[in-house]
Amino acid sequence: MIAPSTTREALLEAAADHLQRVGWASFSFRDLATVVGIRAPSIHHHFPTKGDLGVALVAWMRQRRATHEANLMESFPDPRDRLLALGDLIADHICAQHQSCPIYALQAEFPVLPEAVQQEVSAWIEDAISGLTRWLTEGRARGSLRFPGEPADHALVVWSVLQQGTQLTRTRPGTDFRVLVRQLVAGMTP
Amino acid sequence: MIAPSTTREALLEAAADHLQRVGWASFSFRDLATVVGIRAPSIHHHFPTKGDLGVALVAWMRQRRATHEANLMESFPDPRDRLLALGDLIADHICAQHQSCPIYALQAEFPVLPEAVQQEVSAWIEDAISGLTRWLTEGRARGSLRFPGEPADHALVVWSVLQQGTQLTRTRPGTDFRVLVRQLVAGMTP
DNA sequence: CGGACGCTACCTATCACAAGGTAGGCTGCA
DNA sequence: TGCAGCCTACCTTGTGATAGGTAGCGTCCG
Repeated sequence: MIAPSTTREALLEAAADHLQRVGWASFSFRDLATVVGIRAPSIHHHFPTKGDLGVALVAWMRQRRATHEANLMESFPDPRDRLLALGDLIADHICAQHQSCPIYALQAEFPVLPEAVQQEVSAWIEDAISGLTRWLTEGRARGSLRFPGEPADHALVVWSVLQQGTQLTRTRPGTDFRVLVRQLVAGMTP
Repeated sequence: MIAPSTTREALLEAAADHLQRVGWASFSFRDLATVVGIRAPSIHHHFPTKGDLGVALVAWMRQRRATHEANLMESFPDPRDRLLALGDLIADHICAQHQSCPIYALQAEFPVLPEAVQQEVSAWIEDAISGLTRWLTEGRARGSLRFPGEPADHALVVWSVLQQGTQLTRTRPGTDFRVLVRQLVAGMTP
């Protein structure tokens, strides 16, 4: 929050990376320590418990997600273009390395997460879905997006595809995330 | 495959249950043993390694999925009704207990799974997606389903919503899986 | 000036525990 | 007799976490 320690950020980066690859339960402080270049117990200096690290990690990712959302809204006035651009962003950052959204892993292992981490994950999801809801509302008003029912309900559909789609690129070789997003958007084009 | 030992099936049931709740890495032979009522090392008699158990588990789930698909095709001649019925089936069997699809967890932890389990998981996914592709093809021919592009591409969209939707019911309290499926189908109604 | 003080960042050593897996023995049914 | 099914006892490895200590940096008072 205050002091942006380099080691601290390196630990968060490493944790995010491991989370995407092997999930929450399968990475240890030793794994992170090896990557960062310090000894495992030293991590406790930055994050007293693994739960504390988890909370900091998701809070950090919430911040980054908000930044990405703001950037996309500035660069793409039309919500339809914006959705496609988000698809490209995810394809480049996640699918290119055959990883998945870190939040995906945290959802799969939800009950084993410390309660504070669970709350932060739920908050991330709420952020993302309410962001998409605004995009859909705007797109319908502009006439560039068409879908039945309420924007809030359809946002769940859109979000589900984006979330599960990242996973498909690694469990189903040959799947193209961009094609998936375009198929989704095609179904919402007037 | 051959001898349907009661204990063996009880172990598979317990494994599926734990998988849905805590994921692959976070359940142990001891956990299963406690549920089934035998000692942990005795499990090795039925499944030499955890990987063997994983393979048997996913193979078993592939079989069950195929049975469910066959039942739905018999009971619901129209693919649109069939999709809604599948949604109800999932809502009753999974979301009601705030669990998620066992396959969801296996995807999230894909790289830590034994290779044989990975292959079986990929096969499960392929089964499901090709099944949905057939439904969509049939629905379009019958005129009860409308969607852009190829059935095989849109099947990925449908499958993603079903997969991620089960997760939403436990990470986002208040989410109704049936509403999500209806929103999805509404977008594919002529 | 200078040294006592306290801070951050890291170390080594060690803990208690749980993981998957193995060895070998008992029991009861075909 | 033979073997499937289960047991107890044990092994190795790896886990999150704690205790206690050290090096280096800045600060502030006498």
